[in-house]
Amino acid sequence: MSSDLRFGPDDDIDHEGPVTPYRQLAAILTARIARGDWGPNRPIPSEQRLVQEYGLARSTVRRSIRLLVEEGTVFVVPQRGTFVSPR
Amino acid sequence: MSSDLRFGPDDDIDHEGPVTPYRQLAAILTARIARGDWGPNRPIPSEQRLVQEYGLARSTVRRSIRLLVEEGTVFVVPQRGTFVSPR
DNA sequence: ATTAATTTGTTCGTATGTATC
DNA sequence: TGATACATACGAACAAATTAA
Repeated sequence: MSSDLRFGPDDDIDHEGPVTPYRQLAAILTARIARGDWGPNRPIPSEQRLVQEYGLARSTVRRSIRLLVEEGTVFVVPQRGTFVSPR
Repeated sequence: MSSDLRFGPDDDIDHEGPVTPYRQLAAILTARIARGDWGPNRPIPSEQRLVQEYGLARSTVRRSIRLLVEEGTVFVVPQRGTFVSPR
C-alpha cells in the first residue's frame, strides 16, 4: 500500500476535474467517517495534517470542513479541533 | 470498584475529546462537591494529588481550579489549600 | 531552633490547534 | 501564502509560607 494514512487509491484530489477540490475532500472525509476511521466525538486530522495529506491549501481544507459542518457531519471547537458529530 | 479515591468510572480525562481537560476536571470536582465528598470549608485534594489522580499537568489542574474559583465553587488560601465555598 | 515536607504562587519554554489578517 | 494571535496543555524550576518532625 502507498500509505497507512490514506483512505485508498481513489482519494487523491483531482485538481482538473469537474468536482471542486473542497467537495472531493469533503466526500473523502465523509466516507472515512462512515467507514469508522474516527468515531463520534473523536477528532479528525488537524487542518495542517489534511493540508499535508491531500496537498491542498489550508483555505481549501477549511472550506471543506465548513461544508461538513453545514451538513452536520462534524463540529468545530475553537482552539481544540474538529470532531465527528455524535449519532 | 476500581479505586476508593476516584469518583467513578466516568471520571477519566479524555485528552482527545472536544471538551478541554481542565473543563473536564472542573466538572468532575463540581460533581464530587455536589455529591458531598467534601463539605463547606473543607479542603479538596491538593494540586499535586489531583495531578497524580487525573494524570494532568499541574498547570492544567490550576487552570481548572481557577475556573472553579471564578464560579464561586471554591476559594484558595495560599500555602494552605483550596476549600469548598460555604453555602 | 532546625530541618524537611507540604502547598500554593510564579515564570519560562515548547508544542499543538484553530482564528484572523 | 504567509504571518500573527489566542487558547490550551505539558514540563520544569524556583519562591514563599506553613506545618510537622
